[in-house]
Amino acid sequence: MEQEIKKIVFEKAIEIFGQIIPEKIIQTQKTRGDVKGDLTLVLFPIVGMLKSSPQEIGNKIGDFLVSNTQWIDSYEVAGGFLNLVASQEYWLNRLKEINAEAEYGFAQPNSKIPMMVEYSSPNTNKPLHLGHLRNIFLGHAVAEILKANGHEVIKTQIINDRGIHICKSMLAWERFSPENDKGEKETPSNTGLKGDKLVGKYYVEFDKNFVREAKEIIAKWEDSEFDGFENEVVLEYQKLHALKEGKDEKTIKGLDAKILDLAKNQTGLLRDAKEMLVKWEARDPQTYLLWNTMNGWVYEGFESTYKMMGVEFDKVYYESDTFILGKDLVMEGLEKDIFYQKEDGSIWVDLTADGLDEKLLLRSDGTAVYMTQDMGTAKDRFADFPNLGGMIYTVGNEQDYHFKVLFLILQKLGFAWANNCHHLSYGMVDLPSGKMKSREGTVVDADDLMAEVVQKAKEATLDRGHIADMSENEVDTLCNLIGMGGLKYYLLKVDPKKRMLFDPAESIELNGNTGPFIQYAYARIQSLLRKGEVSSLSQELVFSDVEIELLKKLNDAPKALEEAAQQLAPSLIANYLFELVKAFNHFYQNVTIFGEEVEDLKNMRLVLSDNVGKVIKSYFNLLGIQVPSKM
RNA sequence: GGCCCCGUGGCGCAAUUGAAUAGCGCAUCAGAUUUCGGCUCUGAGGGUUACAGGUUUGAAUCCUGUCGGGGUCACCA
Repeated sequence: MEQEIKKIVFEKAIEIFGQIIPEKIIQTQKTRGDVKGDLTLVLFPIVGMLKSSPQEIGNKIGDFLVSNTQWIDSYEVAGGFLNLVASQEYWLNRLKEINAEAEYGFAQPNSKIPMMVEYSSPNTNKPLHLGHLRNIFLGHAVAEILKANGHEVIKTQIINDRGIHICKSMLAWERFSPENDKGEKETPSNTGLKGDKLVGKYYVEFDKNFVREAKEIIAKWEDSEFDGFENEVVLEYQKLHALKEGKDEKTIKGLDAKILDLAKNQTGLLRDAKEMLVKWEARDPQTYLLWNTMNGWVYEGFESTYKMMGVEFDKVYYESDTFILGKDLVMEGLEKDIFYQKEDGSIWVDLTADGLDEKLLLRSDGTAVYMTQDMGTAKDRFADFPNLGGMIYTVGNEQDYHFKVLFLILQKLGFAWANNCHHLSYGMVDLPSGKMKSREGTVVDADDLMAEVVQKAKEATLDRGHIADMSENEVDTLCNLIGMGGLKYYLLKVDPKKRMLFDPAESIELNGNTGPFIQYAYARIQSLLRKGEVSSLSQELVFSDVEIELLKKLNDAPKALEEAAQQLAPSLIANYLFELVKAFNHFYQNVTIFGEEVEDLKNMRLVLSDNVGKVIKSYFNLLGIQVPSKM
């Protein structure tokens, strides 16, 4: 209705005002809840232009609409606002249209440009945690929302399967894994550990030994034993140490951290890890075998985690493939003088003219860094899918700067598609106790958390009815659906851009603005539909206020989806559904359906309920959430 | 310190991107079921939108400054 009204006012401006007005000053908004009306025109811009009073302008528009369209019954001018009241015919017509659509709210499939959405993109050196859950649910939902909005969508991830961090796990496993009586080191099969968990364990193991070795070095330095260290390092240490003199606690802490970093760089462990990386890039067979084996374990572990999450990918990229392309790009840029080389052989890009810094693109030992491979990956993707109209990177906001730099570099290299790259930057997930910190062991493991919410859902469901005639299997499926639905909804209902708080107790709540609350409404509707048949709508119906309120919410569905797609914000879908369900519950509480004697009214209420149910189901699916027919 | 992001009832979040009296959930208090699923619904209390200026017919939203929180400034990813 909004679009039609705008169009009429614009096109008939001469008839209404006696002159043409610009389209953009015709502004509409939702009518306030406590005011009578279904659509509101904001009159201030028009008033300003025509130098007339709001009352006069409002009356002109209102009179015209009432007498020239069949959808507007009456109007009222309040201040600078024109509140329009839609007619019963309008609402009946809308309900019929909505009811007739196969996938109400969705756009024509593949009617818009193809988009690639990247999410998850884990490192293969540790298991997934709560932060990944937000990332993955978010990216997956955005992909589904874009698809529903008419885009062809390719879901992808980049597997961060190479780099110094991977070598750390490999080295630690090789060096520190105990052997069993058969002389085997630890593997998923001989320990029963999930592959990603096992590898993660050795990453931690590396860090422990790494820090220990560094501290031993510092102890030596404190005793003035500097044999075997480079002069530069010794001087740097002495400088930092001297600075500590007489400083406050905070400054000393900072200096100690710097000293620790300095010492870390002197450890044999790091040197060996670096050597391993060089060997890996040179495709040393033994290193490659170890790498393949350990990555294989991790992939198996991830596979089961993804399955539990209910997400999938259309195309997977590996950095072990794309970093070569990245290196080529770096060389290309060097030849074109877009990049430059320092004396030690390292290659950099100077972005100071763009208000950014200098950025390393290739180490002096010739190995690739994060930026190198991201350049290669981007090029690879647009080569694979030349029609891509957009590339969305779902990555946390701690990498805002990284993506700014990446996109700028790609532009400088002359790729036209660089402008279609977009960083979907989301906020960190905090716990009530503060930040998640691996060193303090406060990281919430993804597998553990999912198992926990399902368990809680089970406890809550078991002592309620409606599952008596279900098999054990069905009950498990149901609890899975409720627990995961609650968790996904909890993580998705907040604006992605914002940092959010994860409260474990609240995430498994069933009341209020939660996934299960919405699932419950769906189950109720299914129960209604089992009791009564839906037939076609009568031509003569009069809606009551609660029915119109519900119909209005139902009417908002396409707009909610469109905005969610445009803003890449699944939270808008979540919030919309919550509003829809509140309106439904209000309706449900205020009218009787099977107690209604007028057959046409009873049928209309069933049709209304049916359509609410359809939207809940299809929109919840966009968020990756299933709905139960009983719960 | 430079750059970037964020401050909304006790807590967690909204606000159509500049519009009416800033909404909702939790929590608190008071109610509702001879009725289709009470994981529901109705009502009440609770706010100077961190603070101070400015722009505008109109500011939580835009600009400037202050305070507070976070991120980032690696030959880590």
